[in-house]
Amino acid sequence: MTKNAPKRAWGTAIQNRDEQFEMKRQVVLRTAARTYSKRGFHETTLAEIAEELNISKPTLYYYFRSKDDILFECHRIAIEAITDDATPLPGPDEANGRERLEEFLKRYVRMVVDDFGTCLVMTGVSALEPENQGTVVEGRRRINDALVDILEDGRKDGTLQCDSPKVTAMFIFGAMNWLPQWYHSDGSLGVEEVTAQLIGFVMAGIETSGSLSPDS
Amino acid sequence: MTKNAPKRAWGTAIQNRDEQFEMKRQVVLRTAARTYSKRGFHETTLAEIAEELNISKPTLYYYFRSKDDILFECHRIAIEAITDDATPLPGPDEANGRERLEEFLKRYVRMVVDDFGTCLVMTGVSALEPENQGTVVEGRRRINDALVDILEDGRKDGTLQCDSPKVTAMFIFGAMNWLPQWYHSDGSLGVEEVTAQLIGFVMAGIETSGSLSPDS
DNA sequence: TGAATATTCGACTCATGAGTCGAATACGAG
DNA sequence: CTCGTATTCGACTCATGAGTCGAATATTCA
Repeated sequence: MTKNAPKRAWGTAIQNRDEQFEMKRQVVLRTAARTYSKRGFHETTLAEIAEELNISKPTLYYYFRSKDDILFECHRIAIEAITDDATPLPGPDEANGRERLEEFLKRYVRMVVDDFGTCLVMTGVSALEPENQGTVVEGRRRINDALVDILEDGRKDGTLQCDSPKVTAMFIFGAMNWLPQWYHSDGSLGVEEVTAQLIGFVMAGIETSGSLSPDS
Repeated sequence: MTKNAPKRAWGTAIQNRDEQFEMKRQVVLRTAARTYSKRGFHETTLAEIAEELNISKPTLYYYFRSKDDILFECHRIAIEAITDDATPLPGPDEANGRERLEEFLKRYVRMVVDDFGTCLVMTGVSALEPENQGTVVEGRRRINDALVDILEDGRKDGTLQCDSPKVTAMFIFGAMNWLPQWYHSDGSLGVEEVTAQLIGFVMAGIETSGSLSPDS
């Protein structure tokens, strides 16, 4: 129908122009994400990023439109990582609330511990230009809604217990979004362990009574 | 010993110069804290803050040394609010771990919901100049240690249960520090309610088994 | 090989916003 | 009232860092 397969010499090991272009873009993004996270968006200059890569500042502009554009891409990648993963989250008919919650947490932690996810939660949304801000906020909202849905479903099917899914979701996101502030993958604690502990913490808090009656 | 009491006309209702000076400083700080939190530190210009107060930019410099200085003061106030409160946190001999944890959470939430506390947790530490950064980080560390201590003591006296106080503390701080991101005191949910829910959530997660064994 | 195109960079421009200066004005004490 | 000091601000300076331009240089393909 369309073009026939590339069929190139040297197999796939040696990249062609387009692939190199894409690779370089990715490298810039990762470097930027890491630096933005570590030093803060505004504290990072494009000159620094360029220097770290041993290229010049104008070269960055060959691959991206602007500094904000780079940040936006980082956020977009992070959001996409959960929003439309190759393997979508199990639906209400495939697993119960508890199981779905656990799966969600696993994914979210994995995302948040990655360079782009870390960038997403560490550089606030306020650095982005207004138009992109909307997109990111929208993405975050979708993720938020997904968790709330899970909590509500879990309450219905009796596998989870919390009196306010919205508030509970916020607590959970808080705990998870704080992860990059203290967790460093090179430390003694592995991602698996942290995830397990977080899940344990959340599950324990959510399987028994989820609230105290306010005493005033 | 020293000077005799002021004994001024009009009582305390009308302020003298020094008091006015101090008041104006406070007003600037609050306004700045709110704006820094809402729009981000770097997105906020001193001109804006001045305009909001119907004063001029140079006037701000009559009260503060620099933009960072203002931010630093906000952080300092927030940290002081818990660190050395008039009524110090109960010690291990006055209350058990569980009770102390509850008290700690109440205070922390109260702090974090206030303008300065919100500013502390929303504007990262990276905006501050390096020297002040140290002070703030140190303050945060003290607060962190306080919670870890409580968790450890609670484990010893059997009123709390978590297998890693450090990690657990991080989860808790995460949940609390996220509060300003979604909680608005003018909404339908009161501070008391949120605090109660948070306490309930944390307590539930911490009184029963605090972890799952990692399955891989 | 050489023309066309993709990639890179040195050397700029330029807007922004923090911070300063010196002059004006308000205020309190004698 | 008048002097000295506290307070305020209009009109600057100035460093910084994002973003641009046009000229090299590299690469591909015929």
